[in-house]
Amino acid sequence: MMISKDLVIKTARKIIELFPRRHSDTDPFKVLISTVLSQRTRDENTEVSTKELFSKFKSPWELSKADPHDIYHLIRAAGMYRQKAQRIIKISKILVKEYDGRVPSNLSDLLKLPGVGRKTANIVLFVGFGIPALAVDTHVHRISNRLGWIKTTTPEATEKELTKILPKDLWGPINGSMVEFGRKICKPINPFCQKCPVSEFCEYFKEKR
DNA sequence: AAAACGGGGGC
DNA sequence: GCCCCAGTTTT
Repeated sequence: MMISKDLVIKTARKIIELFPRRHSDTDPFKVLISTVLSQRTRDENTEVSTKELFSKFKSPWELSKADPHDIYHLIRAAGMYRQKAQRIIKISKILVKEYDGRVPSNLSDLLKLPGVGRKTANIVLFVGFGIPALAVDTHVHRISNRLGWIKTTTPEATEKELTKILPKDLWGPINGSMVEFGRKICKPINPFCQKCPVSEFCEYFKEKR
């Protein structure tokens, strides 16, 4: 028995309202690079890294000419720093060469960039360009199923289902809010259901009782 | 489908 | 010490 679409939307809006995610910088280039650095990494770990990185390399032109060894120490805290260094330099080179130094604002061009997959591309589209885009990560996938919005086994299926259920104006905000909600309350293991503001609308909570 | 990439924080 | 993190690429 699936939860009604209206209730899903209502709950989604509540999560977005209670767990907002602020974006300090919405410059597409910075969003792109910092999101690549944030992959499989808590964003606290990359905040300092990106700040120092952008103070030294302010544009794709500058970053494209960087030596990987010169940025290892700047982004080390992000983890996978050798791979990520190589990727952001390569990305910068492509931006300079193919896109006149600008970040493309469409999905297919973004996906051509090394280290940019569906999730990263959609984050860039929404945060950098304000375009409605649903980036399904582990939080969105886990929480949507836990709440009983959908029954899916893969993030791809989750993305497909959620685009059908959620109105476009929620596609962008839901991602960041799910991350905050997932970290503070709806954790992968031992979620704080007793503190959860939407537990009354949650299948997982209902079944637990 | 599974492995590899990786340091940092929470418990 | 073990698990997880605004995943993607390679095998």
